[in-house]
Amino acid sequence: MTARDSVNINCANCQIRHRAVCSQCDDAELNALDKIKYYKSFAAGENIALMGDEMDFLASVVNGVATLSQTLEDGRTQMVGLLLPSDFVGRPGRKGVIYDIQAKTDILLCCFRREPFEELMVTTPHIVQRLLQMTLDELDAAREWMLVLGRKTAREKISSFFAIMAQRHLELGKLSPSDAIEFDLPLTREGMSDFLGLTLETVSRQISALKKDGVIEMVGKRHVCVPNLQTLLEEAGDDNDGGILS
Amino acid sequence: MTARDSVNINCANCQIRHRAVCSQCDDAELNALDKIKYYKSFAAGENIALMGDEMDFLASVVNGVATLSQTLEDGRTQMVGLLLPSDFVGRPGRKGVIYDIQAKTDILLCCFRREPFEELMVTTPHIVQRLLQMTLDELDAAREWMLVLGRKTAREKISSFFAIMAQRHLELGKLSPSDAIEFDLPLTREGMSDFLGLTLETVSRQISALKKDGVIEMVGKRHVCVPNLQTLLEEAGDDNDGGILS
DNA sequence: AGGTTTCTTTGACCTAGATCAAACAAAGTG
DNA sequence: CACTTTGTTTGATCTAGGTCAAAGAAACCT
Repeated sequence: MTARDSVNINCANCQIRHRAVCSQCDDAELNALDKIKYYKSFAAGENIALMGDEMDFLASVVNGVATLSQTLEDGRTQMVGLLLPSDFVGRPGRKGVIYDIQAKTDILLCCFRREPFEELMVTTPHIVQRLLQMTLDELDAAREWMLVLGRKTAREKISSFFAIMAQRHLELGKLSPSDAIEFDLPLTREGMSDFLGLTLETVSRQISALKKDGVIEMVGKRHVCVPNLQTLLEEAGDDNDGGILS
Repeated sequence: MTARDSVNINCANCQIRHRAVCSQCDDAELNALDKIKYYKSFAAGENIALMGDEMDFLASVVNGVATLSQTLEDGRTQMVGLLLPSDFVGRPGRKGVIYDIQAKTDILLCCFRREPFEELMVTTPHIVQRLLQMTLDELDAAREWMLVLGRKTAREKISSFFAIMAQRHLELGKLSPSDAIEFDLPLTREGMSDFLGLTLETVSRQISALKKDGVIEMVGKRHVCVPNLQTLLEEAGDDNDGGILS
């Protein structure tokens, strides 16, 4: 992934054109964005930015997965965001980074230079409006996650995480909801434990239990098959179809 | 509080004029808002809206405290937001309410009729821009809270909550950070337990413990005195000065 | 003033998940 | 191909916080 820093994607062909921060822009606005954008890639495991850094760009995730996390002095860490394709990275109006941002897979970012982007936010209402929508969605997702962290059991937490992954996959992949859903986990057991407020041992044990009970099937350690989404949602504690994360 | 539904506050004298969604508006914009606003009050304990309701207004909290919470079928509930003066209530672009919104004290809302407010969001950049800022702040607060819920011990959770209350009070009350800080808890023990992902018994026990250890003093069951904010922040696990909630 | 109701505290006990420990599996390295 | 390194599973034990229970304490009736 290191030799890729000179990619240039035409917005018209971009995979995330209709979901990202630019999705409501007209041609002229897109053109303005195009002038201040550049692409940057990071390898799996690489830090995109650490708490306390200054970030001189804002970005959209084009492909790959990154995480936001916070760590206490004694090393306890909690993941607070999962960044998937089309998600926005960085906070307009604040250079200082307050979370660790780490690539979990190889990842490609469509970066906007901060200064001109923040100017565009003043002059281009479609960008602020879309950013507001996206931020409101993230806030809903964060709140959904607070319920998971505060009140769900370990088994429900794992099921909730798998349900989110499955639903994300559904949305993008256009399967009918009754089909079996398959996807790869973007996180290690430890990554999941940081996300779920558990230990990695508990994550492992609960995955084994869900497997034994036929709620999920595993191929290797990363590939998951969900034969019946409804069953999984019931295990997650809320069989509402919602709960989209990040 | 029932006879108050005809209050009308002049924006110029409004306590939240410089913190709320209207804070960046010029006179003309303020005027436009003024035309579509009305005041509405709720008594402590009253529901402002329940999950599934349609809300035909958006609002700013003028004074008082309200909460957002989610409940699982079996009754487990998690608070996901604490609404204090100047905070915004409701989601632009979506009538359907997805949390229970409840007044915890008598509360006064400055309500904007939804339709014209959403039109103003298109025509009045200062409103969208401010709303974006506020939403980003709420997202940061929610993420801070995810760390509390996912990784902190019961004692640290209580301390974190008290620290937030103390800091909110500091901001508004303009004391020097070295003074003792006093405030009233806006929530019952059960309310705090819903906020913190604990049981009310654990909340009670940990408050007793913090009291015994001299971290806090209590006058009655609701009034708290924090003799030394730094000590409290250390108990909260992160002695960073940040962590402002909501 | 006695009687509800609501909130809080404290005690005794229990359990879900953490911690500690060991073995296994897969992938990369020299 | 032996040899780390990194991730995963499973077992044995421990403990923080949950659950169940009962008794104060305050506010609110009537």
